[in-house]
Amino acid sequence: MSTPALSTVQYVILCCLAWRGPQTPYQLKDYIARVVSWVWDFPHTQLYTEPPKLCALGLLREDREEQGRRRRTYTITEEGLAVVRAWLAEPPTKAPQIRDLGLLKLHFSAVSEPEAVRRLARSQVEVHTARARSLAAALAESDADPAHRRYVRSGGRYGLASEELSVAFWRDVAADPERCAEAARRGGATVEPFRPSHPASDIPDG
Amino acid sequence: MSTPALSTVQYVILCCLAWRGPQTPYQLKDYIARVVSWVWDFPHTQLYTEPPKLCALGLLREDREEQGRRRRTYTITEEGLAVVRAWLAEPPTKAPQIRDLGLLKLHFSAVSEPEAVRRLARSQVEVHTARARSLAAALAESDADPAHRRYVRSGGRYGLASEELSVAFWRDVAADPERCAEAARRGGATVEPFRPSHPASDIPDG
DNA sequence: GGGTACATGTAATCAGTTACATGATTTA
DNA sequence: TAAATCATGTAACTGATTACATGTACCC
Repeated sequence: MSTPALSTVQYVILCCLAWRGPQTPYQLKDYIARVVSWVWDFPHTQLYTEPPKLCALGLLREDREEQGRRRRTYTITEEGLAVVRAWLAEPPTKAPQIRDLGLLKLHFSAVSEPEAVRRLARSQVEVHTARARSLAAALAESDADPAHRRYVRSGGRYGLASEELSVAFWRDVAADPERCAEAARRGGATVEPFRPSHPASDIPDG
Repeated sequence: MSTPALSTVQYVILCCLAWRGPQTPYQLKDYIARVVSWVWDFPHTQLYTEPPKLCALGLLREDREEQGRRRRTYTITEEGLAVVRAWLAEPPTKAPQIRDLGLLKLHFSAVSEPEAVRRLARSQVEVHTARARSLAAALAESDADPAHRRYVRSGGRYGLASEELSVAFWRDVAADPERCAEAARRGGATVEPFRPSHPASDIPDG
């Protein structure tokens, strides 16, 4: 048996409902935008189109308000919970993907002026600083109900470290694109990983 | 004027051709799979469907073999080069995206057994170790023509550091999921970024 | 009571993926 | 010359995104 393999977005929806109890699409949207989007983002419209499909598969149940906004509230079924557990238990088959226009543009920046590279780097410092801040904020809220959330903060700590690394890297590029390229060129066939030159964690607060 | 905004894949194709001279789809595939896919991956079929569209826009020129495989070789035009330069010069509008099933599953793993989490972590150690290795290999080749490649290695160094961080993180989780979750729980509202406990760079070679 | 922001959706489009299929070249 | 692998593509599908549209609640 087993359901015909769901999309990742569908699994995310199931997980959120398994995790936080019955929710409306809007509540899901809120949580996902704040907490999950760091690692898997998608537009809110899918939160309205996917749950009905999951209902048809018997993985969710829908209750609808009679009055006012006629909100739909979705609840995970036993069968849905089993699907979630099975999915979590199997190691991922697809490789992790990064889609980072900043890194992509840097890669091809040999045809750019150094000044353009510097602008790029500065914009990325902003972007990653903001990401670090919003992730930290989301994690701070996860203070409540510590037993249930177990690994949320564990992954969050990785996220913070990763954003910190990005900020340090782009600062380095912004400071001097040419020197930075030069440093990377040394060593011939062996390339050293980037190491922040300053002690970590000087990302300014809110 | 200006072209009607291209997809990122189309920009990647233009960049590769601006970068490395005339290429067939298969040559593009080879380079992208080895070097670019770390930051922006996509299936090879697009390398056959997109270039004709770019030709229609006047950004590429196509030459076709008369004999044998009748390969199509694409060359960037002056207009294409201008588009590339303009694209590189403007800072990215879209936020970077991570799509990592490992982190996603960890996030929701409160309903899993610790043993399942450990399996997950071990699989991710493998995945990121392999990524670090293939990235290092690709960068080693970029030894040739250092002037032209300028920033490739610079971004590559970031990539290596990032994979190293991932490996260290997942090793930590694999060693003891519970302790790791416990450590993340401390501190109440403030969450500390993950720091590798061992000195970096003990990823085994080949 | 009028404006603004919040909330809830639908429909069309399209980029990206999957699945398939065949031709050319190399190797045993 | 058969098998295996490398190389080149096509077509159908579908998940995801964009654009739109409207209703509800709150605030001044």
